[in-house]
Amino acid sequence: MSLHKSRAPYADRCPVRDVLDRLGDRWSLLVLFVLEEGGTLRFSVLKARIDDISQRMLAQTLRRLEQDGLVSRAVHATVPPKVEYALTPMGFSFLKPLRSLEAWAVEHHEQVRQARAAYVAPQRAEAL
Amino acid sequence: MSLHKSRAPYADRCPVRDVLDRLGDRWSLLVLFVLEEGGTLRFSVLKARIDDISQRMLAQTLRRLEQDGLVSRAVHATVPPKVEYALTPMGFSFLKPLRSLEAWAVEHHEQVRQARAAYVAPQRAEAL
DNA sequence: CTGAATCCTTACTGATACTG
DNA sequence: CAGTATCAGTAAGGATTCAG
Repeated sequence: MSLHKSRAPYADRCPVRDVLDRLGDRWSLLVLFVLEEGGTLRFSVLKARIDDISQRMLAQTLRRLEQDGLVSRAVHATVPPKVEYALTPMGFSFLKPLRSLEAWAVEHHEQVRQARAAYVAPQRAEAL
Repeated sequence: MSLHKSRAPYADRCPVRDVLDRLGDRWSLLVLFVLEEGGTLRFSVLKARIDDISQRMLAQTLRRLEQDGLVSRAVHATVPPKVEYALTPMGFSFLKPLRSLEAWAVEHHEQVRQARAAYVAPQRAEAL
């Protein structure tokens, strides 16, 4: 997920990669979830709901989501300024596959946790 | 997703986060895809197929996938050593939601690309 | 062949301070 | 309120070298 800027040739032009390069970072999914739950939200509200995100990361994340067309940004020329964020139709449509992923995660979470707990570092190849 | 080690309180105990923290990195999905396509593969074959992955990252990725129970590792005590990797049943099951994500990505890839191309940096709040 | 260990470079992230 | 700019710490990724 997080993923880094440089992409590998193998991964190039892979839509899944392209998506995860953007949405697989630390905050994007969180923002999408919060926006789905909250509807249209102001910057400060988003900041308060996620609470441990920095101003910088929230702004950066929103910019990217907006740039990709998943989130809309509406500026109201008032004093004080008021900027509202919401999911676009494409943003909503993305939640569907995300739910599929979530379902798998919930379903297999315990199994994964157990696998991790039971895991022992492998022996060298010749030790067996 | 590359996602980073430290997780935020908000994200804690979120299965989706937990999954993406592991699988959202730069190589995990690639390895899963290659293993799905190739069946049981040796380390060197995986290395050759992905070709631009470093030895270090491949080993690390395989370790984590094995640890999470998505990939199995079979060591053959031969000379030279031979280690074979394959998807576990859970590994296969994960491909299903992954397909869902892939379908979305393929379907909306062009739309996202256009959104990016059309994007112009927003004005300051008061400029509007 | 299949890794592990080390070093080094790069990129992400958060804190802080500042602007419209 | 809603950001941007700068700075510094940390973590990820690659190259190289060595080992079982």
